[in-house]
Formats: sequence, structure tokens, C-alpha cells
Amino acid sequence: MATIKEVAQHAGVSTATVSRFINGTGVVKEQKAERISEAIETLNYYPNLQARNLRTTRTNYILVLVPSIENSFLSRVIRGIQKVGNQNGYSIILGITYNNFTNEQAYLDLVKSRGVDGIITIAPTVGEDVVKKLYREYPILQCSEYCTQDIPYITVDNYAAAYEITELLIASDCQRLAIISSNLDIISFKEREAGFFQALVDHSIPFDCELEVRVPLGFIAGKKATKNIMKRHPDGIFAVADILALGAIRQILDAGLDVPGDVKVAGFDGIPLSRELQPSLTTVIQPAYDMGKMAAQLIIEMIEGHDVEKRTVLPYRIISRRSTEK
Amino acid sequence: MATIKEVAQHAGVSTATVSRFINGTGVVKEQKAERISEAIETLNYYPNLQARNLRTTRTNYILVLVPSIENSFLSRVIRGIQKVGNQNGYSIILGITYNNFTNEQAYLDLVKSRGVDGIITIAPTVGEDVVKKLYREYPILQCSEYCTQDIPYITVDNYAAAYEITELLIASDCQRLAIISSNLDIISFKEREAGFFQALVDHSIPFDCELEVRVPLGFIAGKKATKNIMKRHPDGIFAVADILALGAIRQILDAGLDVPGDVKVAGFDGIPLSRELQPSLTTVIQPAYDMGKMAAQLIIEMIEGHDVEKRTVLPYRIISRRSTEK
DNA sequence: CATACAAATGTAATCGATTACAAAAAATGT
DNA sequence: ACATTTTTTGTAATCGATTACATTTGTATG
Repeated sequence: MATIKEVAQHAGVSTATVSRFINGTGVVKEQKAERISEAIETLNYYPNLQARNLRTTRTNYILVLVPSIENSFLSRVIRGIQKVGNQNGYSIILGITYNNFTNEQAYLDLVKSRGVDGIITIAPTVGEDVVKKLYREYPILQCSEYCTQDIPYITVDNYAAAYEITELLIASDCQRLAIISSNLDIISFKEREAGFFQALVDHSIPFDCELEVRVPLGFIAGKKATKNIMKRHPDGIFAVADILALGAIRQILDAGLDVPGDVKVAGFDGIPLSRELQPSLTTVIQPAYDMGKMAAQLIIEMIEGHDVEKRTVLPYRIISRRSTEK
Repeated sequence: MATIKEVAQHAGVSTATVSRFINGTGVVKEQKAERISEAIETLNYYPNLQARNLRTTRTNYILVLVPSIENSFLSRVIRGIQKVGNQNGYSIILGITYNNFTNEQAYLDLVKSRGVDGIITIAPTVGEDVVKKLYREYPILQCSEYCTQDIPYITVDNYAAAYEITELLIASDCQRLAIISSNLDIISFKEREAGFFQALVDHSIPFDCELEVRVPLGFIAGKKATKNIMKRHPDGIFAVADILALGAIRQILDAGLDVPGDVKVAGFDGIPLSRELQPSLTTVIQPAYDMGKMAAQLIIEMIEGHDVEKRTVLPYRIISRRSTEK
């Protein structure tokens, strides 16, 4: 492994000059620049990141903490983060926690050890206290699925979106609505529930408590949840995530019933499959990619020492498809 | 940020002792150990990874290069890698390349800059030359979808598996078989094709060249590919990945035909959805999780300077489901 | 041509850990 | 009690970059 010293020697200049050349800080004479370039080339030199980072106290790594990646909504968010991150010279470290507390804690410690410059969380499992405490000292930002409003987060208006899509179900003549929800430590889900219930109240629709169920996110979880729910014969289901809604539809069809004929279903997220499967799914489209891009942008600002808004709201879009047709 | 020096001062010992205590290299007397422990606690000390890594020339990062994560086969592989990686003190850096050459190159450079200790690739896009060259100097290993046999790779016997599953289609009376394949720079796909064709030959089944198509991996890609293929009226389709097969089934059903009644479909990978969707999919189950675990194990061995086998073959399992029933 | 000033480069300290080696302390044997 | 061995601890060099500051080189001006 060639070092900057060797490059300097080979080019007949000092390490300082080489460093300036590489980083573009300060000017170096044409002639020396060429010699340095050539030395780098022939020695096949790559700067040692550890050494550089030790000096600069920067790592150019951003940690993205997600509970899982088998979820195309998250995938798109991550893609957005990576895009903007890379553009600004950051690499993404993906920490997949599988909802495991210990896993997550270990990843969070990376920022304390200066292993990463900042953290973006999506649906963290450690709980808001940990996150809030970390925020006092390190750049940390929540994206899409957040657990506290005390530290910056990027979101859509979950309440309004859920309210609106529930009204859409009601407008399609649903009278017995069910909700498949998830971990309520995540405020996003709590707000979707709140929007759902408020719509029921505002339209004087009674609610059977047995028609609410909370499960981890996942297609199969959605299927199972629906199997239970169907015993109480709902005529409409709102799921707080598309992946749950798709599982629900699958279960209903497998049971020999029709969607939307017997039961109407609406989801949340806007994953590509929601459009591709039959019947296509009515849903709230979250701007996943943009949320990721925005997240990267903001965390970089935080890393660079600037303050950012606590709450960043991006627009959602409701798309009415076959699964809720009258 | 507390440093090791401050901890040493606070505990009334030297930095060397603190270091030995933290890393468990060498013994430290009970009494001092306690004082150090306490100092670390009260100063809220975390070792600076940059400094440590600079000294030890280790980063404890493994880069995992994948073309995409919206694919549950890959997700499970990654999960396996992360599991074993974490167990051995490594964090995973996920580099998602989206089949973008430049992205991938930038990630590969991380190993040259000593930003990561080693690389696991899954279906790399840079081409075998780059990979082979890198292998000369750095630990690099291919998992599941490999592009050269000159550097270590983990795989199932793609040829045999494809051969076997094609025979299964033939045994279900398919006479006009189609294949949906993918990027042939990936040897895994090439071998699956080879197995498929050999089975046709061995059973004296003619092949219509129009019934072969190659597309990027993805549900929607599978649907589109099938739309074209169906014009030539095949009675059986083998897709080199489940995600393609599921897209194929979707397309066939949407076109008003039946699976397996009109067309039988078989896939490859064994993703969870292959079991959940109707009709359930006949497929080759790759031990994704184990492949990931094995990959982590081997790359760690390589990082530690040991030699590993060029070829590691794990067992597959063929599962016959509804999609190929007579 | 001397002087002043700007541009380019070099010297050496520094980041925060690890570790070879030396030194001190404790344990052991006689 | 002293010499010897073993255990524990400390000193200081080191990893490979960046950068403040000093120094040299080049240019413009009167």
C-alpha cells in the first residue's frame, strides 16, 4: 500500500503539497500537479480513509437503520438516501435490525465511536428515549416512520391521508370497517389509526373493537391478520401499509370471496405491486424516493452543523383503484 | 468526546493499560480494572474507531455489493451475511448499485482506500476483469450470483437444479417450453439456461428460439416478458428467478388463461411469496440464508489471511407446487 | 534593481488509538 | 533476605493523513 509520503517522494514534493493537490485545498503549480498525478498513477495510490478521517473527524458514512429490507417502500426510501448521499460524498451503511433491540443498540453505538457521521432511522425499535438522548450529541434524523416529534423527522400527513382514504372506503358504501395496524410506538401508525377513527366518527359509523388488529409489517402477517378479522365479516379493510393490504386481499380471495365485491381494501405507501396485482390496490402514495432524498439532504446539513426543521412534511397522493370500487 | 488519555488520567493509569483493558489483550489487576471501568462510565467514553483502525489496519466493515434490495432472495442472503458478520464483530456496509457501473466502481474503491476490509458481491455488474484484478490484492468473494470461477464463490448446482426442474415441467406434459432468463454475464444464469436446454435435448423436445427472453430481475419485468412470450403460445415457462416467475403467472392470469391449466410455470430461488401466492409456485429452493452466512464466514477467513476454496456448493431443494400440476 | 507583496511549497505538530520494549512490582525459591 | 522469575504497568514510537505556520519563490512596482 502506497502512502502519501511515498507519493510525495516519487513526485519530489512534500506531503502537504500532495494533500493539497488531492483535496483541492490550496493551489499547486501545473508542473508539480502533473508529477503528483503521475506518481499517484504509477504507485496506484489511494488515500487511507482511516488516517484522513482521524484527522478530519469525519467518516463520510451515514448509518441508515431499518427494521427490514424486504419491503419495497423502505427500499425506495433507501434508494433516495443513497442517491443524495453518494452525490455528496457519503456512503451508506445499512443497519438492518430485524426489530432486534440489541442489534439496533450496537448500530447506534457506531455514531458514538465516530464510526459514522450521522444516523437516519426508519421505524426504530429502541424507543424514543434512546433516540432523544442520542440527538443531544449526534446528528440523528427520522424518516417516514418516526417515534418522537422531539427530534427532526420527515413524514407525510399521515392523519389527513388516513382520514381521506377512509372516507373513500365509506363513500364506496363500506359500513363495517376493519383496520390492520402495526406497532403503535411508531407515531406514523398511530396517526393513521387516528385519521381512520376520526373519519368513522365524523360519518357516524360504529366500530367493532374486534375489527382492529396490530401485526408486524409483512405480506404473510397481513394474510394471517385478515383470516382472523374475516370471522367478524367486515365489508372494508384499511391497512396501514400496502404489504399488509396485499396480504389481506390474498387471504380474502383465497377464502373464495371477492375484492372489491365482498370486501373493499385500502392500503398505505404506494408500493409498485399495489398497481400490479389483481385487483389493484387503492392506496396512499408516499413519495418514498423523495423522502429518502430529503432525509439524506437534511442529515448532511445536520452533520455540517446546521439546524434543521423538526418537522418536514411531504405531499402524499391518494390513488383510487379497483380494490375499492363500488 | 473523551479520549483514552482522559480515561487513563481519570483512572490514574497509563493509556496502555486502558487499551489492554478494553481489548482484553494482556491482564490488568482487578483494582485498576475497576477504576478504568468507572472512568469509562463516568466519562462516557467510546474508543475512536478511526484511530484504532488506523493503527490496526482493520475496519471491521464488510462491503456487500448488490444490484438491488427489492428482492427477497437477496434480502435473505444479506440477512445471513449480517448475522455471521455481526457475530464476529463486523458491520455490514450495503452498497446498492442499481446496475450502475459508476456506483459500483465507487464502492469497490472503498476497499482500496481501506474503508472496508473485504467485499462480498452478488451479481456484480462491473465485469469479471475488474473483480479478478481486485482479487489479487484484496479479499473479495462472490455469493449466489457470480461472474467468474477464478475467484471464490458460493453457489448451488445451478445446472443440475435447472435440469431437474425442467424435467419436472416435461413430466407434467409440457411440450412447448419457454425460458425467461436474465443477464448472461452472470454465470449462475448461464448455467440455469444450460441445464434447461440440456433437459430439452435429452428429452428430444424441440425449442423455438422466440421462446427465450432475457430481462432484468423484477416482477414487472417478468410480466412484460411473458406478455411477449405468450404470443408464441408456450405450455410451460421456466424462469431463472422466482420474482420473474411470479410476474409471469400474474400476466398469464390477467390475460384470462389458467396456471397450471393452460401454462405451467417454474421458478428459481424459493422466495416466501412463491408459497403464498395462488397458484403456488414450483421452484428451486436455494438456501439463501445459509449462503449468506457461509459468505460472511468465508470472507472473514479471507480477511484474516487464510485461503478458502474457490467453489463452495450448497444443496438446493426442488419443491413441486400447484403451478406445475398436471 | 531593490522592495513589497502574493503565490507556492515545506516543516512539523496533530488526530487517538495500539503495541514493542523497558521498567516496576509482585511472587517464588533458596 | 536476596536473587530470580513472573506479572503488571508505563514510555514512547507509530499508523497515514491534514493543516497552521514558516519559508521560499515569483511577480509587480516605483
